[in-house]
Amino acid sequence: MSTRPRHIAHLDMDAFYASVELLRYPELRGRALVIGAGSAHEPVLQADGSRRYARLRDYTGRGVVTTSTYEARALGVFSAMGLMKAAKLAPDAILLPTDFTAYRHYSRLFKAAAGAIAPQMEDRGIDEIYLDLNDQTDDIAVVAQRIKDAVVAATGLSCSIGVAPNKLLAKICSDLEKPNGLTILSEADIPTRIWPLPVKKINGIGPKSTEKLAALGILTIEQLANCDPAVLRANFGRIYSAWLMRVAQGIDEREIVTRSEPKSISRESTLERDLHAKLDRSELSALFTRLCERVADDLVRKEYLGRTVGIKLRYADFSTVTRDLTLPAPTNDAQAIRQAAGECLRRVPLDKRLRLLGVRITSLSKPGAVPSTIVAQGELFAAEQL
DNA sequence: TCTGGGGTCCTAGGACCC
DNA sequence: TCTGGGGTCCTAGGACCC
Repeated sequence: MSTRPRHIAHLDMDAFYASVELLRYPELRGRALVIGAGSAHEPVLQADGSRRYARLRDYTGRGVVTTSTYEARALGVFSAMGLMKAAKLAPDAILLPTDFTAYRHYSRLFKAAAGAIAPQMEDRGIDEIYLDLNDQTDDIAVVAQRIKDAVVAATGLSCSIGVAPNKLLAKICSDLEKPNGLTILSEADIPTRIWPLPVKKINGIGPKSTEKLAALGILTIEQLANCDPAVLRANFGRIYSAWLMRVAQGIDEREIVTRSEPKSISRESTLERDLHAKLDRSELSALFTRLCERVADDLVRKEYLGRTVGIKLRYADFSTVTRDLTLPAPTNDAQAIRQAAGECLRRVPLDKRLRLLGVRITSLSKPGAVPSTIVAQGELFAAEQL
């Protein structure tokens, strides 16, 4: 019988990429700042030693906002918004290119600092972790504050922490008092602090489900908790409706997952302008080859082999198709991947203009590891010998 | 002014095997 | 001769997350 987790923390860095940039360019503190797109708008060091920064109004292209500071958010600029649209809202905001090398560096620093205090850690991407605090002997608020202090000491960056009886509630909780928040929530707080929130605050209820729920008159988590199960079931199916009812009650039994293996590796690229498969054939083919090479490089660097090669095309109308092909044996070879991707490409309609090309590899294994199917056959063979 | 790039998980149908 | 399950693999698409 497993003991139920009682103190799970979710730690979320505050405006992470933007905050890392502010460590580098402290004079931008307090300004509306937007991070996004490529290196074309690198700050320029001027003769007098000052830096000239790109303004959002000068941007042209297809990039999106990756992160914005709270000052930019006040102007309506949020993550995933097109930069051209953001420029309409905040033309004077400063635009900086993304620098993932720097963000990964600070990511490692904050995770090491938090992990030194609470080693049972689940990685949830570059700027988030879950921590299991059940083994902590000190008062939970003291422990959470200690983690926040350790993160600041290691990085100079602030974070928000939510502590709750499970991952679902901890995740909601870390967002309640952002930035620099520390929120501790017990089962008894659910009706007052969780139920008034909109359903989309639940991790796993995205735009589509939010819209479907709204059409049923369900806007808040409380309305979800009190709605007719039969109505949910008719609209969302048995499995998903059961999950919706559980999360509305704040029920979540998931454990902290401290280690995991990657399932896929992919590279994709949005074209600067839409290209035609036939007319721009050589350009597309070259890009395709480059994507395959990058996937192969990733496989080699991370020491994986992959067996299923897939492609992704997005047309000018934003519709997307995928095709994949499973090879007889796993590979990390760029040419083998390119050839398989070429096979996939032949099964796709190429009469419309393209805006994105992607290559992916799945069914990953470690070189030298015996594939499970062979093991199974070996066992069968051994059994036949008996 | 349309909407990045890297992932995970789920569903569902058909093939194929037992 | 017909019927019928279960299980796994392959493929395609979609929702969702950071």
